[in-house]
Amino acid sequence: MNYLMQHLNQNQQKAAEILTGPVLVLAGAGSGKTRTLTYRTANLVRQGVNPANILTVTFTNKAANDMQDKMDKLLAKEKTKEMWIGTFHSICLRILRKHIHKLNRSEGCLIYDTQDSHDIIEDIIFEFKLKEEDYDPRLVFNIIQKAKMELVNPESLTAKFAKNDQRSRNYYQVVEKIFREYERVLANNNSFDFNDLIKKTIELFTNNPEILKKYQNKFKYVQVDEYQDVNHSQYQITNLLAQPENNIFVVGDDWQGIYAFRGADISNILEFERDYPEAKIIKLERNYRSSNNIITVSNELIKNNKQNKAKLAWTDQDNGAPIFIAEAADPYIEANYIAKRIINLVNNYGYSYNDIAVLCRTHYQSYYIQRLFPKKRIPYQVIGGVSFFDRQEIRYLINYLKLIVNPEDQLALKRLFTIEVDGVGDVLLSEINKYARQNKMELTDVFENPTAVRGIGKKKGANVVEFKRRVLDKIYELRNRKMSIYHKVKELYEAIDFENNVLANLEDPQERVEYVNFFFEDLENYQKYNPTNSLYDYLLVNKLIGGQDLLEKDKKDQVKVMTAHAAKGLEFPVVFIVAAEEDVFPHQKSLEEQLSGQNQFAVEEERRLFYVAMTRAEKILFISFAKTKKQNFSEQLKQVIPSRFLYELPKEKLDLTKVEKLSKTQLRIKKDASILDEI
DNA sequence: GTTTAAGCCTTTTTT
DNA sequence: AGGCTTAAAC
Repeated sequence: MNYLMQHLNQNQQKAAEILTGPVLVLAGAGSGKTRTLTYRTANLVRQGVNPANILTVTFTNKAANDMQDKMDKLLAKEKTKEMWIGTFHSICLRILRKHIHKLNRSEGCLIYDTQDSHDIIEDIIFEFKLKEEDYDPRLVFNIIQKAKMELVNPESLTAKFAKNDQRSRNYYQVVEKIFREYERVLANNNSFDFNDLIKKTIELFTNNPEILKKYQNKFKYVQVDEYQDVNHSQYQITNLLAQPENNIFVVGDDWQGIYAFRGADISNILEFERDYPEAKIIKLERNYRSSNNIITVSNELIKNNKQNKAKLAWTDQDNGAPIFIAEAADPYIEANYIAKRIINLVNNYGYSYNDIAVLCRTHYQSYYIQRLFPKKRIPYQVIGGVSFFDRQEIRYLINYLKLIVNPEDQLALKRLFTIEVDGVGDVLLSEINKYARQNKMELTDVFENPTAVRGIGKKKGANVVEFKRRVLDKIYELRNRKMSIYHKVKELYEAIDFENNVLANLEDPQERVEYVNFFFEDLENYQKYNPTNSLYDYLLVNKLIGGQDLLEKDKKDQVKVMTAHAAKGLEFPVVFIVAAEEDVFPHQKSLEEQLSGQNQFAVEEERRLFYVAMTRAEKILFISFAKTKKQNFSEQLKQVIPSRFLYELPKEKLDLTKVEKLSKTQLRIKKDASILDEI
């Protein structure tokens, strides 16, 4: 037998040994999905497939890196580096960069994130003199993003999305205009948004069959992990690339589909056989991760969903500890209870902080934890939330860098302008733009003589000229200088005196200086490990970095605090799920969506999310909720209803306790079978 | 009277 | 940290 296969169980082997044709591996949490995918890839190479012919799509960059590392151990490194492993976004970006001139873009083309896109849409609505009450930028943004994910162009937006009444048609016709303008602005600013990375790659392929053919020829073997969370455009690109031989190997778990809000469609996995009637289906049902109790209980929960493919999940592990469910009198007591349990696990049961994760439905729910843990001297790291690169001062600084790389980026220019020039906001900026357009001038020329613009007097005018000299001229100068990334950014930073001109005006400047120093450290590191890469490469890469990637960077002994979404694909010996309450988990929005008929499966998705959270645990699972919370706008307390999901768990596997405050430092934790009695 | 800056309240999930 | 209201500035 092939020695690689000794590391797999019977069904995993079966999957890993099918080298050609369409294959669906339907696999439960902790059943060795990624392991099977990795060994299958190694097997392909051992059977003589050229690694350069293999494309593997993972859900996060972290998963891609993990897999690359594993490959390097299984195979010789010179073989593995020819393989393409990455997220849909990073892989499409890699393709787009090679053909950028075919896409109405040029070198220096950067990626706009959600906030950038949102700002542009707001500007358009303002320029079109539409009322924000009638055209909520958030809603318009969602429609446009949804259209892009479903590969709908502006011209067919109304036909595809509008209902049959006149009001709806009128609304969508306006959105269509905004969409068109949005696309024009993106092209004009030489930028793509997130969804463009996928959509434009598909356009590249459909408009240039010879290019598509080249990639189909290259990627003779296409593999996709976490297939349940693939959206329509990603599904399309997978199918396109797999043709004509359809060596397509997808791995996923319909029970864990949690990204419908991002366009993911679990029917892709449920109906794989419809797309590929000759597909082989293999189920991995044996769980290696969790104790028997955790599996039994989470199975009972997920059974309540109708949208399920038949699948089992079993293990030969011991029952282990029961699932601990705790009712706390309020959120502070809940946090105290968690802290107490953590300290006990670390001091008396041999766990380290690193083994423990606290999972919540929304970032906001970690607020109480973040206030308490420092006091209890529990080291912790928040994953996701406001990530490092999203911090205000870092975003500000990156705007300067974007403008060095991409002179077309009017959004970056606009932001610099409002950051740096005192007394100028949206209205004056719009005047400046209008003036430039009417006189067919470049913005930078208007900045030379700004008092010609209506609304800009002597004082503001002087500010504008000073800004042009000090900042813009420096940026233009640096654009053409050949020097290391680190030195380029450092020179800019000092020349414009970022510290005194920008940081000093923000809250907590001292803290922000520290973060900027981290940024320089990161930059220096990047340069060290990627000596040939440019500032452009750096800006692109840090756009696609997600929450989990920061786990890689420091493997300190800290409790990890994150949302259930961010925990996808991870595992921890001990897991705490907090705020298991109606309106939080399941989230209020999902209940509304379900009630209004907008999305009849909204609560099912919340249940899958709860399932994902539970199945991250290997040995011990704690779930808690607070009995009372502060009512909005007042000090009044409101009664909280425990999550419906708790009532769906088999009682005999649960350990129910009630937590109350005895004194300032003392908690009373008492068994109480009645906490889930009333609904 | 128009624009900007400052202050208070609530927070879905993300590449 | 963003969104909305109100105070200050031009």
